[in-house]
Amino acid sequence: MARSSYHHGNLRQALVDATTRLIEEQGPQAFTLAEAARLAGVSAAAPYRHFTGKDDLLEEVARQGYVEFSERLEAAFGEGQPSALSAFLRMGQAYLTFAAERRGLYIAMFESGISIAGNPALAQASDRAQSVLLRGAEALFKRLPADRRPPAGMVANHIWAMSHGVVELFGRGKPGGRSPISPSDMLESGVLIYLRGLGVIPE
Amino acid sequence: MARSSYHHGNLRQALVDATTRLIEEQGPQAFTLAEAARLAGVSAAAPYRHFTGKDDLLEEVARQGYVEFSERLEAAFGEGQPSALSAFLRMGQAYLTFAAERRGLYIAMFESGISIAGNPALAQASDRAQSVLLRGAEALFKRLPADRRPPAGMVANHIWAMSHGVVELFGRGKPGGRSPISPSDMLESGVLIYLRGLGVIPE
DNA sequence: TGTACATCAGTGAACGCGCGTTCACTGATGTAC
DNA sequence: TGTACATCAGTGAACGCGCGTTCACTGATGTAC
Repeated sequence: MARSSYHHGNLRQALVDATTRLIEEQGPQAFTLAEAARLAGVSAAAPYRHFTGKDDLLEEVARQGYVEFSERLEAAFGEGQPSALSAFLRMGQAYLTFAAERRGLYIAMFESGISIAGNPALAQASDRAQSVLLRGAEALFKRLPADRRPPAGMVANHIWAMSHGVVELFGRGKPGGRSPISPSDMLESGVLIYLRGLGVIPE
Repeated sequence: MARSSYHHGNLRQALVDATTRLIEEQGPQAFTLAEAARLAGVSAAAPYRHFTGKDDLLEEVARQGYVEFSERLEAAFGEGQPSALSAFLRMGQAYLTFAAERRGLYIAMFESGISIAGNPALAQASDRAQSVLLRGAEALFKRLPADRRPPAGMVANHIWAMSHGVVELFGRGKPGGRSPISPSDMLESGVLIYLRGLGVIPE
């Protein structure tokens, strides 16, 4: 954080990290360019050497978020061992872990009101995350007879929706704050019930 | 909106409505006391006759949101006719309809960063919504043998999570914007699969 | 019905603040020769 | 190896802006008699 030379060295990334921290600790409203610059130990004008403006920085935070998110989900699924099912559940837990450990990134990605469509690099990172989930779902059905395979896209969306819902509603104790069940258990039980409904898990 | 007399008549509610509209049309960031007062045709100081400050107004918006939300879910479930299952699915659709038609309220409730805990009236309204979902889930299991009844609280949370996730992720076309399936179909199919997994619906 | 007066719900001006952004600038770095 | 110079990444001062909130005020309303 202390900087001996006139040049920062890696201000671009330092601003991304500062933004992430701000959002994580005080919510998306707390992110201002001025405060991020302050955290990075730099004047308020400096960020304009690296970003076109406030939105540009926030979108870069989200983009990096999607990249790390994808990596974690991919790593969790791995080769689908020992079974596609267990790997899929592992991916669900990785989803929650990411939302908890990289809360600032998660909020930037899903709750900061950024527009994905207008930023190609961001859109690409978001697509990658989506396709990881999709491949996970496809793997689940590999061993099912072709006529009993549900559409993987739909399943990926269902699972994503439930994961996101669990994070948003119960991850930080909003309505069900007093819920006796942990977000992790809630997601796992929900996914298991859902997959049983699909016939992927025997009764 | 035009006001002939010095006194507004119903400024409190007018401010709530203006806030809802602001959020609906431009997102939660667009809500400022000054702008809400402007929309209500009143000076920037007037809101302080009715609210202690910005947060107080926003929390009242959310509170009214929870009330209407509860009413709609209750009305949709009704007496659980013709079957608890169809009434439950109707409630799911009412969830989506509320999120779409009263988007400003929905955002105030779930995405504006308000703190429910510090406001008793708000907490009560939020509790009511939760209990409506809970009663819906309980009704689903009435006819199941007692030893096959899943915990209704868990089920209500799962359904809520999936509903919320569908709204947030696909309701306004974020990641799966190009998804060929409507939010309504996505929620219904997800809930049906889930309920089949619970054994509430025969194969 | 009329009047005096307390109460209430507004006004408008003012405040301090922090923000996003621009600009001319300057110190540091790296490269050509 | 040394030097000249272009490029780059910072500075700091300034701007206009809109915000949340406070304050003394005033016009409208409602009530007691």
